Amino acid sequence: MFVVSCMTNNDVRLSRVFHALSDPTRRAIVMRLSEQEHAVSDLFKPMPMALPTLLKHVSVLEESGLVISRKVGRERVCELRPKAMIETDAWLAKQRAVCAARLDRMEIYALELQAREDKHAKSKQRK
Amino acid sequence: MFVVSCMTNNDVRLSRVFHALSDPTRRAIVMRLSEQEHAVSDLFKPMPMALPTLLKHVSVLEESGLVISRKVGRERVCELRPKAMIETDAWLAKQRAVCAARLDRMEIYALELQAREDKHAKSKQRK
DNA sequence: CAATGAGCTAGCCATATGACTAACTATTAT
DNA sequence: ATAATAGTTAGTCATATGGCTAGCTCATTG
Repeated sequence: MFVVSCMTNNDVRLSRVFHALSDPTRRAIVMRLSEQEHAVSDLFKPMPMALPTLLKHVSVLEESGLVISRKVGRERVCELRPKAMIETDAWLAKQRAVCAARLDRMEIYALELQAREDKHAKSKQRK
Repeated sequence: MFVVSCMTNNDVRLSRVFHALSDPTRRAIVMRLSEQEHAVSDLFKPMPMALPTLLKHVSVLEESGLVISRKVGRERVCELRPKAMIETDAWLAKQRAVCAARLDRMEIYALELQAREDKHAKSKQRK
């Protein structure tokens, strides 16, 4: 993932979140955490990879802001931060809104064209 | 981005879309295309990079399904495919929904605890 | 206190990614 | 026909990413 000096903070956050979600292992972690919080060892159990690999995935998720964790005794408990997902969703929603508005306008334009054609057809009929 | 044999098609699509959106240049392209379709040279104009670099970004967007393009004369016109964004949004929305349901249950649980404490307090008062 | 469990760190490796230049093809304008 | 425009392909490069092993620390259990 890319972080360049000219990027706004928001841009960097979005890049991090989308990058975090681009990996199936990390999405699986997010899915489990959306149900309930889990210790690292708990997340690790079903995963077909070495612990340090999973730990890196968890830290990518933390850096993205999607997950926060706290130390409880010798365990590290991970928890989802829904706010980060909501913010990301907002970006997608906005693009869709702009797009939808344009498509609506196109539909309206198409209807106008249609109406004009109908008018012509009627005037021909009248002849 | 990762594609492994055991991944479902849906998983692969999600990975591709999230990966595509993890780059600020590609998000900028998506934002422009959400307003209206554009030729490659048009997308290229404001970008501080070489043409082949931009072309690669466009092809990543195409492979993700977010964008489709067609050749018109010597130009290539790119257009957004909102369906892909909607499907991606659905994944995010689902995780949020599961999460929100759980948080609601927690809130209800907290309220129940509160209610029980209040009851105790009242019984103490009565004594 | 020794042994086990849970996690962290460092360092290695193969592959993927984003960016570039140079050279090429196909349309369109003069 | 020639020049200019719009894209395309091939090849190089530095860095990032996802994966691993080995060895470490720190809390808990026997």
